[in-house]
Amino acid sequence: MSRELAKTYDPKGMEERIYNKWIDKNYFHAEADRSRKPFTIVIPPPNITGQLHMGHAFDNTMQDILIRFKRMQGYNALWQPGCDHASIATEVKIIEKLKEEGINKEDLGREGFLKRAWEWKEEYGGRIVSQLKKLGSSCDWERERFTMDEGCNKAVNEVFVNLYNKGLIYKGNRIVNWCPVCRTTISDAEVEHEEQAGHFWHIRYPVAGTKEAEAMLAGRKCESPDEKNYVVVATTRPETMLGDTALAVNPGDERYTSINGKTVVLPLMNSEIPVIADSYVDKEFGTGVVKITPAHDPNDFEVGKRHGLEVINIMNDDATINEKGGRYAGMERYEARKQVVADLEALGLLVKVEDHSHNVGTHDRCGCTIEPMAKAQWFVAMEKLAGPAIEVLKATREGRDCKYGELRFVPERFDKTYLHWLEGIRDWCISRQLWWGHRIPAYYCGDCGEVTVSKEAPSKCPKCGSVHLKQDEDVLDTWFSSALWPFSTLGWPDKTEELDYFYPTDVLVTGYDIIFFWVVRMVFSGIEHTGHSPFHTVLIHGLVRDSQGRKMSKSLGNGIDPLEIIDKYGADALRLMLMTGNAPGNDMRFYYEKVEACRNFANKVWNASRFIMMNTDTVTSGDENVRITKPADGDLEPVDKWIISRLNTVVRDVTDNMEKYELGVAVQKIYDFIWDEFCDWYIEMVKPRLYNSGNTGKEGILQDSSDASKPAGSHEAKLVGSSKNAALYTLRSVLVDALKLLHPYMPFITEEIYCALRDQESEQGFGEEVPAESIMISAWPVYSEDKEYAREEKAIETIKEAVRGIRNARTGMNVPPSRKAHVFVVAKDEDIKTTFEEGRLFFASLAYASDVSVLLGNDDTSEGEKPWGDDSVSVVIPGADIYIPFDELVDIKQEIERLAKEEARLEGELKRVNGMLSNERFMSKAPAEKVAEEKDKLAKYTQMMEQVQKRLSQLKK
RNA sequence: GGGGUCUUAGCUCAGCUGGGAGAGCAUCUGCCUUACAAGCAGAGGGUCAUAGGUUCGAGCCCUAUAGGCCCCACCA
Repeated sequence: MSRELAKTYDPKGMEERIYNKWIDKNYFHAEADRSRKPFTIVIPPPNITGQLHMGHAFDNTMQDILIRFKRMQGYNALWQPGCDHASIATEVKIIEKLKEEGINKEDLGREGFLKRAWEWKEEYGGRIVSQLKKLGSSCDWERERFTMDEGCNKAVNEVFVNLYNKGLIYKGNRIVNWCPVCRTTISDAEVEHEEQAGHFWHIRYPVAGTKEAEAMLAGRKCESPDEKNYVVVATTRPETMLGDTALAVNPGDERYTSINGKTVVLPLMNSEIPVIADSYVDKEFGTGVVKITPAHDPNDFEVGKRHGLEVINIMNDDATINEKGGRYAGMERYEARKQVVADLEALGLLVKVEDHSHNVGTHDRCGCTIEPMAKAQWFVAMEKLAGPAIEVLKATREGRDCKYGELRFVPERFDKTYLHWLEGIRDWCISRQLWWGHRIPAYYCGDCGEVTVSKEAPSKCPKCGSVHLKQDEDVLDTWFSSALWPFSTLGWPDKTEELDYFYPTDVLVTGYDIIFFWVVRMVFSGIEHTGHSPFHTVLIHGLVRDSQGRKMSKSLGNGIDPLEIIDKYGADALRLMLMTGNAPGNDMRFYYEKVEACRNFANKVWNASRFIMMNTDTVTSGDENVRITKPADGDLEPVDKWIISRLNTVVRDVTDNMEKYELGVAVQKIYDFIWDEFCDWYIEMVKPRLYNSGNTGKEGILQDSSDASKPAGSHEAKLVGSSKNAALYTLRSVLVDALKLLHPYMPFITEEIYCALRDQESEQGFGEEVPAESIMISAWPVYSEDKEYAREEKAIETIKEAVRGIRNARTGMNVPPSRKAHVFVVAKDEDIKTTFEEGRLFFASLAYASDVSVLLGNDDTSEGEKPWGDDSVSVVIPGADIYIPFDELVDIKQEIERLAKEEARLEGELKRVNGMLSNERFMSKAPAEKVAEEKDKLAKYTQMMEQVQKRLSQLKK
C-alpha cells in the first residue's frame, strides 16, 4: 500500500497532525541515562503575559534545530521548557486589566491581588506554550517549569540566604533608579540612556553674610551686587537645588580658594550650606562649581558620603516635591523646575541659560524619566561574583583549563560586550516595590528591629524572642529567579539525578539584547552556586526587523505575527526563512517574498518526493513481489555515483557547519543540493532510465531474477531492471538523507515525506536498513569515504558542462527545445569518450538531441571527414568538441561572433594563469598544490583555445 | 568619551581559517518538456565605501578616512 502525496504542498492540518503524533510517541522526552551522552538546552523562558512574536520564533527555531540535530546524532537531547513570571511586566498588565474593571490594586490588597495574578497566569500561561508548539518546538513538555513555582521559589530562597550569609547580599541606603510611574526601583540594566536637548542654568549662590545674601533673604534683588559675593553654579536640573547640602569645587582650582570652606546661602531654601573641595569636580567643566544634592545624584551621593553631608530627599515616590521642598511641595518635578527658575530670575540670581544636550535615563519598560533617589534597598554585591564569570570566559578564549568549566560566545565578538559589562559592574539592586514576584525572605522584628534572613518564615525573633515579625514587603527583580533557571529547573538545590546528568547544560540561545539582563547573571549565579558555568556556549542572534529595517514594535504597529505566517505558509517556511541568508549575531529583515521563496522550496521538495514515489509505484504496484533493492556497486551508473558522492560531501560540510553553529550556511548548502543538484540535474538525468524500457544495454523491464542481491530469506522476489532499480534506489536513498539534513530546519514536511516513503511498500529500497518510525529519531547521515566517487564526479561535471554549452548556444540562436538535433561529440581521449557513451541517454535528453554520436577525435584526421557538416554550431568544453548541425538555422556570422567571445574569455583566463605561472615569487612561495592547480588550468585553457581557434579559422574560410 | 558593527548586483543579504565575486527577489528572452508555472532553460547587471599597507596573491588581515547603525559611560 502506498500513500500518495497531494499534488501541491499544503501545510494546513499536516503540521498539527504530525506534532500530535510526536507528542503521543513521547519523542521529546529525555530521561537521565548514564549510557548516553546528554545534550541540554534550557529555553529562555517567555513571559507568561507574552504572545509569540518574531523574536521568539527566531530564538526557538535555532534551539529546535540544535536539539533535533543532536537528537538525530544520537545524543540524549533535552530541551527544558518553561515560562517566566516576569514580575513587573505581568503586574503592569494585571493592573491595566483591573483598571478596566474600575479596581486598583490597593483595593484588592496584596493577597487578593496575588490571587488575581495566579488566575491570570493560569489563563495566559498556556497560550505562549501552545504557540511554541505550532512552531514545531521539540521541548520536553513533561518537564515544563515556571520561575515562580515551588521549586524555583525554593532555589530563590536558598540563594538569597546563602548570599546574605556570605555578605554578598546586603540592605543599604544608596542611590537607586526610581521609576515614578511604576513606583518601584529598577536595576541599572533596565535604564536606557537617551540624549535629550536640555539647558544649562547658571545660578548665583550668595556667600553667607554678604549684602547680596541679605537681599536674597529679604526676598528682593540686590542693587548693584558685587559678583565676588556670588558663587555661580551651572546645573541641568535646577529643581534639585532644593535638596542641595553643599557646593563643591576642585581643591586645585585657584579661582575658588578664597571661598573654599566658607558657606553660601542656598537660594529659595535660604539655608546655609558649605563650600567644600573635592577632586570629583572638573575645573574645566561648567563654572567649576558643582551643587551637591546627595539624595538625587549618584556622584553627589558619593561626595556627600566623603564629606558627611546631609541627604535630603525632596521627592515623593511619584516624583512630586515633598515637604522638604518648602513652598514647592506638591508640585510635579518639571513644574517645580519652571517655578524654581522663575523665582531665581525674580531674585536676580539667574545669570544665563545655555542650550545643553545631556543624557537622561529612562525606564526601558514605560519610557518614563528615571529619578535617581537615595533609598534603603537590597543589593547584590557584584565584585566578588563578577571575577569568576570574567575568568571562565577568558580562560576558555585563551585555551586554559578553568575550574568553572567553559564559556564562549558565538559569534566571538560578543565576549567583549560581556566582559566590558562585568568589568564595570556596580552592585545590583534587587528589591522591587511590587507584589507579583518572589517575596524577599527577610523578616523584621517589630520589637527589637532585628533583621532575620531565612528560607522559612521564623516563628519568633532569634534575638529577642518576639513574635511580632513582619516579612519584607518587597519582591525580587524578576531576573533574580531567571538567573537560576539552568539549574533550578533541574532540581537544584536538591541533588537530583537530572541535575547531575544534564547540568552543566550545553548551549544557551538568546538575543544580544539579553546578555546583560540574563546571560551574565546566569553565569555568575551558576558558578557561585553550582561551581560551574551553566553552559559552555552562548549562541547569540540578532533582531528580526520589518522590511524597512525598523524594530518591530507595538507602538509602530509594524509587528508581524508569526502565527499568521504559520497559518498561511506553514511553520517550515517560516523557520527556513528565519534561518536563511543572515550571518550569526546579525539583525535580519522580514520580507514576505522571503517566506514565499521558502514555501516554494518546500513545494519543490514535496514534488520531487512525489515524483520519486510515483515512479516507485509504477514499478512496484500490481506485483507484490517486486522490490526496489539495494544495488550492487557495479549496477550503479556514473550519475548515481555522482549524486551519492555529492551528497556525501554535503553531509560532511553541513554537519561540520552545524557543529560550528553556522546554521545559515548549513541550510544554504542543503537547499542548493536539493534544488540544483538533486532536482535540476539528477532527477532530469535519471528520467530516461525511468521512462524508457530499453536503456544503456542493461535490463530495463521487469524480469525474473535469481540475483544474489535479493534479500535473504525473502519470498519469491522479482527485481526491477537493474538500471532502473539502481536509479530508484538512489533517488530514494539520496532523498531520505537530504530530508534528514533538512529535518532540523523543516521538521514537518520532512516527517510527512519520510513517513510516506516508509509506508510505501518497498522497504528494502528505502535507503537504510531499518527505517525509523519517525525521521526525528532516525540517524543523522554520516560521511563515508566509501561514498566518494571522484572519477564519476569529474565525468558528470564534464557532461554538465557540455549540456550547459549546448543549451547556451541553442538559446543564443533561438532554437526551441522542440527542435531536436543530432549531436556529435568529438572526445579528446578515451576517458571522455567513455564518459559520453555512458551518459549518452540522459545527455541526449538534456541537450535536446535526436541522436548522439560519440567519436574519438584526432586533430589531424578530423580535418577531412566531418559528418556534422560545415553549418554546425560548435561548443568547446575541456576535453571535447561538440558539433550540432543546424543547417539553415545557423548564422555563420553570429556563430563567429559567439566563438570570438569565447576566444576573448579564454584569452583572459590564459593571461591570468600565465601571469601567475611566470611570476617567480608565486612559483617559489605559493603552495605546490596551488601551483599544480594553475598548471592544470593552463593545460585546459590552452587546449580549449586551440579548439576554438581552429573552429574559427574553419568558419572564416 | 569608550567599544562594536556595517558599507558587495536595482533591492535584501551570504561569502567559514586570504587562492579565479554568490543567492533570493526584481529585470529581460525563450519554454504549459507527463514531479513542480510555488516551475524549467538562458541572459544582463558588481573598480566588493575611499586611501594606504602586509602578502607571490586581499571582498576577507592591518592602518587611516567618510557615511550608517547599535551598545556601553556618573562630567554637573
